[in-house]
Amino acid sequence: MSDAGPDPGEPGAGGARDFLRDEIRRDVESGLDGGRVQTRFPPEPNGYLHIGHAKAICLDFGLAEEFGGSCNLRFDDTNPDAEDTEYVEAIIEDLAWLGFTSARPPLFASDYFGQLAEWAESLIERGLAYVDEQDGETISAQRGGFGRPGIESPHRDRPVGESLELFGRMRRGELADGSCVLRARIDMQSDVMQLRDPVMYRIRHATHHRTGDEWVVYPTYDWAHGQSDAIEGVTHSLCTLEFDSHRPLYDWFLDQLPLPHGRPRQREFARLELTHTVTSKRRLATLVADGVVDGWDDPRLPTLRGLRRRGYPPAAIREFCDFIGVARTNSRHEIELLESFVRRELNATAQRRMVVLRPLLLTITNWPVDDEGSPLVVDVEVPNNPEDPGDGTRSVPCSGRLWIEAEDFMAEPPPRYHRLTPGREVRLRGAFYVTCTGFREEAGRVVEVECTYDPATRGGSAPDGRKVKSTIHWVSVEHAVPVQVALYERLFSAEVPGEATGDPLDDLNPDSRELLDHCRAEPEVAATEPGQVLQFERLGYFAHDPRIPGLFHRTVGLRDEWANIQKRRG
RNA sequence: UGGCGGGUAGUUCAACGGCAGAACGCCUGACUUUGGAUCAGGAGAAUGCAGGUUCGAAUCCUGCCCCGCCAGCCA
Repeated sequence: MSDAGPDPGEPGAGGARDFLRDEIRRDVESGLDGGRVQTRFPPEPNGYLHIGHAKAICLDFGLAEEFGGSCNLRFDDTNPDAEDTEYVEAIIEDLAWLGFTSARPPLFASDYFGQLAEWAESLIERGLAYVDEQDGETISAQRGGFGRPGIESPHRDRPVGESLELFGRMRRGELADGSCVLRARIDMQSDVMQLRDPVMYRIRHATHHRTGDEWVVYPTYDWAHGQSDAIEGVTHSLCTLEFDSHRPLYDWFLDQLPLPHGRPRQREFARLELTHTVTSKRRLATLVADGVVDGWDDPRLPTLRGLRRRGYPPAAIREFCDFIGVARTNSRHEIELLESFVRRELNATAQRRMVVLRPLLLTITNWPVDDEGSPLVVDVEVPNNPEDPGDGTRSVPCSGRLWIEAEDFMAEPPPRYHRLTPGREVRLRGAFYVTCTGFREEAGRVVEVECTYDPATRGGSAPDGRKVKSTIHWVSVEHAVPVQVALYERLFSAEVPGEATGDPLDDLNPDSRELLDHCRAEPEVAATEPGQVLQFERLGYFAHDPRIPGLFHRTVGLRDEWANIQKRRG
């Protein structure tokens, strides 16, 4: 251990410490790669980015930046079947939204197809690769099993010239899909399955999203990834734990080739899992395809697009990723932790507004009228964000007929209920004290609450110093603007979806979305920008839909002590 | 079944042979014009199990147990 450690406070030096940073620091100090740090984020353009990718992105870009290096965005586009430019664009867009742009323009593994093919021929010439004409099933069966060695292909020892000739025909499109593959010639006895003569090239007569019909053979992940890293001068190639068993192969290929820069090193870390959600492209695709959710940007999805529409600030996601750190332990973080970062960020930045979700009429019986008998309108001034006085104030109209939240009144309140109830005085946020004098019911439901107000309490405090136990939000009936609000609960009710039955769909929460169509908002809400996130006082944070005016998605609720009390009571 | 990786408060991490800590969650209280925010305090762990080395072990060694990954022409 070096006692001449770097200064704490230096980027990438002190502070966060984990196995990756420890190793990179050692590499830099020992002068490996001339002290250079270069990473890459390598998505396959066959789907949308999700919260799991966010962790990888924060790591790939974050570590490079901490150590004065850079991170490439490289699309791992070696499989023409599933990939599309649509995803390329979406990924670039989502990455930028998260707050990251690569120093270089986006790179593509498909840019290296020529070099890869050249290197493959070199391996054939040296007897390190051969063309196998058996079908996939046979090759798979010959691979053997755990604790059982594989069987060598009858083509394994064919002359170099024959493989060269066959590979040429593969490349020229003379051979049919699946008729043969190029395999690395390594060791069919190896305990590492990936070393049992892995496939390097397969034939696909398919149109690639970038190279079109130029190629008919496509490299596999294993043959493309490390070599792409080497071509780009990547020093640290970070990936998730399931690639751990590929590392010997990653290294084997690199050992056989003349590397233009230094030698990249693959290191693995645990992928991010969250409770009550799924983070696998396949699972997410199923939810979209089956219509369980409305699309890839459904606010209930952990896709970056979904989270964006839901109102998650990118800064909160980044801070969450930094906070959870990195380890090699398979782990599932509580979704509540992510939400706490969202609240923290939004509490500091979101402007407050008053919105009533389930309106109940409150009539102030002693409210003054003008000469023509119409109720007076009083404009009260309230801060936009009490956490940030610099954010100014706004004016909210108040009159004698108001909407209040239905649950803020109870005719027969349970213990510890502090809100409106017959005989009790509460504060209307920013306006006046009101005292409940009665209520009216229709068909057993409370339809109107009657109150008197104290004109001396304007602004919300009493000159005589008397206190109230609670403050409720309100909206003037005459000035209210209608809005629609979508309330969200967990998409999956189980902490680990599918744990019990193996199918996450069995744990779907049928009530994951509740649409409220009769919400009433203070006038200022009409001026909300698309995508803007507000705090609806006492309720939570709500994001204005980017496309549908007047639709708000609940990003996350406020901490709710009262709900907690009720829950404890059962 | 062979190989590899991993097991520390409820959860996620830290502690790198020297007093097991933090955050989130939970509980108490203070404060408060959001039952929010903020502040203070508290409960909560024989570090998977069993041995061993050592003055001293979460940390080193041995054996066992449990979890994850690997037998695609996916990545």
